[in-house]
Amino acid sequence: MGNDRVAIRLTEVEAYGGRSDPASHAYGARTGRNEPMWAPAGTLYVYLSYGIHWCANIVVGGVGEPNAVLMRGGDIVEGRAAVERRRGRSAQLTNGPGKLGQALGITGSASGSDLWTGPVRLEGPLSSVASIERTQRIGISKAVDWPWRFVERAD
DNA sequence: CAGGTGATTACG
DNA sequence: GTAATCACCTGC
Repeated sequence: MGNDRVAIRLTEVEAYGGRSDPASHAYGARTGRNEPMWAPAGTLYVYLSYGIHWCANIVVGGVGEPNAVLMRGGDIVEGRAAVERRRGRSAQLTNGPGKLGQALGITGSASGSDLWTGPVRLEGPLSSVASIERTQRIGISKAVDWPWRFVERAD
């Protein structure tokens, strides 16, 4: 019964939202699932992808603007054993939104929670902007050319 | 490369 | 009610 705490340093994210992002869950109707996207910045938005994967977003931006940042990948800083317990002993444990959600033990019940006080928390510090590479988003079928994916440069 | 998986959405 | 879509992962 060790410590269940898992800490991951984000190295890959994608932005979704804006008033007219066809790939965003906030594009079109405001529904039960995407409701947390309209919550204040610093809220967690979780959705089930392809019936299997829990993917987690950080709500950002101004009040009433449904913008979110999808957490796509990171490095395990703490709790590797706990992650392997959940994910198995794969070589690539946290390189993908579904894997990341599983590694962190996130499910839909955490959607809408506060990232400062809730079960999933965001902490600093941020990396230097100079080490961030910008590319197209992955795994979507609309607005595929929008360069809204941000990855830490390998080196 | 293909298939699994089920919530969610649009339509009527 | 039904059907289509999906911000993905794993194992051939």
